[in-house]
Amino acid sequence: MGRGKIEIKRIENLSNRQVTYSKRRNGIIKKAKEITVLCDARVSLIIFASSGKMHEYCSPSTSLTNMLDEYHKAGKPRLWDAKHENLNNEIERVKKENDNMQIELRHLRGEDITSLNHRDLMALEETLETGLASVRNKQMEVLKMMRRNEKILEEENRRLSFALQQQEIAIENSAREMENGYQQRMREYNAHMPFAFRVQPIQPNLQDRI
Amino acid sequence: MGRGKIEIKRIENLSNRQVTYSKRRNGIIKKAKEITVLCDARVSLIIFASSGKMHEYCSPSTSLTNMLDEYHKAGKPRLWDAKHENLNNEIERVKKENDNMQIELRHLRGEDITSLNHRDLMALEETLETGLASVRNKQMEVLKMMRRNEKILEEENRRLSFALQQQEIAIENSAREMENGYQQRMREYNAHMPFAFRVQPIQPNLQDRI
DNA sequence: AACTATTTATAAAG
DNA sequence: TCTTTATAAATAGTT
Repeated sequence: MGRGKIEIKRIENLSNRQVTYSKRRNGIIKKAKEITVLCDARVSLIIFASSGKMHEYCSPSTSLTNMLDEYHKAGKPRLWDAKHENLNNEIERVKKENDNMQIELRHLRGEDITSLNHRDLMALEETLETGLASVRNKQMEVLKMMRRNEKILEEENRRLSFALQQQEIAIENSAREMENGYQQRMREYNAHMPFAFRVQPIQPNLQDRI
Repeated sequence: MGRGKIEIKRIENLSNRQVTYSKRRNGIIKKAKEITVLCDARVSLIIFASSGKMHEYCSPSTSLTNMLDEYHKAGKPRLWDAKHENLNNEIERVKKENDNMQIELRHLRGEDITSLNHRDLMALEETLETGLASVRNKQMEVLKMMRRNEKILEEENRRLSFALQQQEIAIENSAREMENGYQQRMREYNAHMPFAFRVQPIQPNLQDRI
């Protein structure tokens, strides 16, 4: 359908090929539109030029996603299941790992051990003993740390008490040199303020997590 | 392109519509093949008749999956990512569960407990003690069962030994009544056969898993 | 499904 | 790339 008949084989001349591509692509898309309207059909058409540029047509009554869903319903090889398969496998794998760990956890908690044989029980016992020993070890460490912290606190307390005492003495001394009215108010103020609130030391040496 | 021009609108007559559909569908597929060859293009064409019947064409150098991958690469809205998203979320969820269990397991084994505080360690210790107690309990049960099995075995052994003795006596008695030649051979046979192979008792009462 | 008059698509040229 | 135009191809209506 042109000035001359052409063989259906790759057009070697690049520019001819591009021109023909453009014309025929439009032709096909037009046909797709027509069959959509004339025959109530749904068409999905995706065309890639050798350059990689894409053109598509999809009947207005539907969408590509839709078409592909129906494609699957038509029993065709599941297109993206290969990808899904990987994800599903991954899920399976991880779930299995999960189950195994779940079982191990339950065993370590002393649950579901009815089905275990002597050897398994021995191993389990050893694991538990090791774990317990390790935890108790750590407990000891923590206790030591607590005691150390306690000591630091006591020391700090002593230091603060002493400083406070010194300060009070200093205040009283200088107060004696000031007029009575102000001193009286100052004394009253201190008398009503609980001891703990007068100084708030910060103790950066204390280790937390206790 | 026919005996008369037609308007591009739905063909109301069913059979005309079906015929036209069939003709034009073939036409489009032919065109798709031609542009594939002539212009080195890749075409994916999916057509659904209003009846639901599907026809497809895909350039031989590629596949629908492939085309759709490229469709995505062309920056088009991701078609099945919604589906993938779910699976990915599932994987994330299960992996997280996994990690938590992993941590718990390691703690129970006494590993990675440096970061635990006193309260955590106490709880861990209790869990381990409970588990250990349960496992040791089970061990006791198993030992009891082993002892029971041992007893059954010993008894069975005694019984078998006795039966064997009786049998041998019986054989010797009857042997005396038979001619010398055969008896001689019989005695030699038994003399060369190890004791254990002569009788093979079955002990269905024994409990396994030991 | 085959035929064929006619329309439509398009190859080559401008 | 667009238009033109001669011709090939597609197909609507018919048998």
